[in-house]
Amino acid sequence: MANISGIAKLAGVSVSTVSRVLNNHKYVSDDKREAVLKVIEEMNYTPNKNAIDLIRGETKTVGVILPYNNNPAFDQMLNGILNKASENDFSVTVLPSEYNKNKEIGYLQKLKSKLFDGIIIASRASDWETIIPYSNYGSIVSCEYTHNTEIGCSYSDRYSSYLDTFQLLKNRGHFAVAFTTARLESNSTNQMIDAYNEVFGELPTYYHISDCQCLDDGWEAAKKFLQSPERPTAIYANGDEVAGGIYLYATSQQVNIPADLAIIGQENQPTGSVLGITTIDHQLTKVGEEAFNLVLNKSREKIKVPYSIIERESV
Amino acid sequence: MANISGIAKLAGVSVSTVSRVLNNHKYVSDDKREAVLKVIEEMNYTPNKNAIDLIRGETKTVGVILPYNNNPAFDQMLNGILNKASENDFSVTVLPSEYNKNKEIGYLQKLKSKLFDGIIIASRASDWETIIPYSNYGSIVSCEYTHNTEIGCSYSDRYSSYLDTFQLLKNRGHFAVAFTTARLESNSTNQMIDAYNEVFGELPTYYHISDCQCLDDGWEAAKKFLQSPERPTAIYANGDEVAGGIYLYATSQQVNIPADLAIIGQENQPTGSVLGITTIDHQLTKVGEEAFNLVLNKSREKIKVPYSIIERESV
DNA sequence: TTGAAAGCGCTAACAG
DNA sequence: CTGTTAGCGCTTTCAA
Repeated sequence: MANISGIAKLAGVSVSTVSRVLNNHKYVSDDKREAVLKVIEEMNYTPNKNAIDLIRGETKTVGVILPYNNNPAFDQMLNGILNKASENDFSVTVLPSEYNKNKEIGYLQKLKSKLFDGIIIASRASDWETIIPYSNYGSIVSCEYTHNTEIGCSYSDRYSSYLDTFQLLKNRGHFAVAFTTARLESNSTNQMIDAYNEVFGELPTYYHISDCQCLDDGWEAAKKFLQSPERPTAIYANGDEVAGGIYLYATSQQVNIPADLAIIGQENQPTGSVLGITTIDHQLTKVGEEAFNLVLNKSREKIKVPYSIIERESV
Repeated sequence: MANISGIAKLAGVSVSTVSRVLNNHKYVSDDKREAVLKVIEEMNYTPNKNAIDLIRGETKTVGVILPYNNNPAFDQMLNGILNKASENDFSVTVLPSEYNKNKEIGYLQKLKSKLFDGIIIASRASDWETIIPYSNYGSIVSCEYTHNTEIGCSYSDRYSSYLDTFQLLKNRGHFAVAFTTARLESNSTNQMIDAYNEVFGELPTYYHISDCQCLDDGWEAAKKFLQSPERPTAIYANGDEVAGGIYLYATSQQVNIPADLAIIGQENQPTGSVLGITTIDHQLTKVGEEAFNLVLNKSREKIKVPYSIIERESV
């Protein structure tokens, strides 16, 4: 009998007393405590966590919805979350979505079914309208800004960041500037385009390529950019991996970096540092850490995490 | 009342009937099923998963013990696990250990406390003797080979792989070969040394540097290797990131790759492909996938995952 | 300081 | 086909 009443019986006490020693309550006489501890040891007993979670109504577990696991940016966030979760004795369950709305809803249902105390959304496909109702069942924290008061946010101010980057390029004499993004329908793509418009005016379609995730995508993007009607003198990539691909294609075509072409990446990833590519670090680890803190504190604050620019030799 | 008996009452049936429709049992009349479904819909009811897990004694969740999250090799394994877990409607909880034995034991306790159906150990600090007893409480699968019959294994035959690599180097005329490893006390470091001994004989201490994880570590290692009494003509790195650091330091010193120095990395990571570094791919994603299958099937098989060599321009 | 007993929300015999 | 009932293993009043 590997349950609490078995232990109680063997120790000659009631289940409540066993429960008390298990939970370090006071008002347990030393001798009974000893007796219980002894039996627990002998029987090699461990309490059933599901029973405890059921009663307590909380699991000390947070779910993290993220589109892709093998993606440096999301990995940084996850890493931040794991750091803080470990510190606070929380578990982290990874919820891969591939931007599939049904999967996202399925994960939110798990919040409702009391499996998680909260959910962190690294990135999403679903509308906020369909997400918000679930905030009744636990904290929902987003790693992207939203004005909805039901949702806590730990985010990077991407619009400002993009603005700064384009402005920097302009200040250095670049007027033909192209850029890549990850998903066409995403918020940050919109912000990128808005920032471009603000600094350079109308965006020629051939200066924007989306669906870039990895090195190869960067390579292909560079190929197209360098054949465009008006060849860009600078490219802003949506990640250092992509930037690396651009760098490689360019150099393979005897295009000199930065003399003929400036490149800026994002997120300060190894590939970028290898190639000496200037990068905008949105501090995604920090974003993840703050996101966890928000669910820990059941807070719905909006926390803006500062970004920083790391200048290297590609601009 | 957001529980099953509330639903039962409102639908005018017993809890068992509600339970039956919830679990798609047959032998429920269509009209009662309709009625129940209607109330569930109206009340926006979702069953409490903790109660279910408690009764069923299983959680459809697997824990993954891995030392570091932000490590390309472990990320590949995790990715494989997540792929298969998603397919099979399992959840994955990440258990970061930093090779801390206490943390590892803590995670195994969670298996015992019925939080997980199984645990996958990507890499470990604890001895098998202390781990094995926990296999009574759920499947434990290792991503490294062990002869213990209690433990399922999905692994890469590293000794063979290292042997092949050193042999390849030797065949190409390299006799002064150095290498890096991650942890001194690890199994794979031992296998690396054994393989070296087999191919080249005794290992000069200055041909082995451990504790290499990232690009910077590779850079520092290269610095030392290139100053060693007998400068190596080839270096085998324990990862493409480290290999990248070696490549960069070498080229920064006007050392020609591969003319003056051959470099081989591992795991086919982006940094390696950027720099054209030959690499040994241990198919870690596949290792993760097979590991998950083992816990799914409660199998204790030993599955050897084949490795492959990807030749590029660094040898 | 202790124990009895009433749940937490659900499943699964068992009886009808 | 349906309902009653006894749990799953634990926490927590309440009374003593």
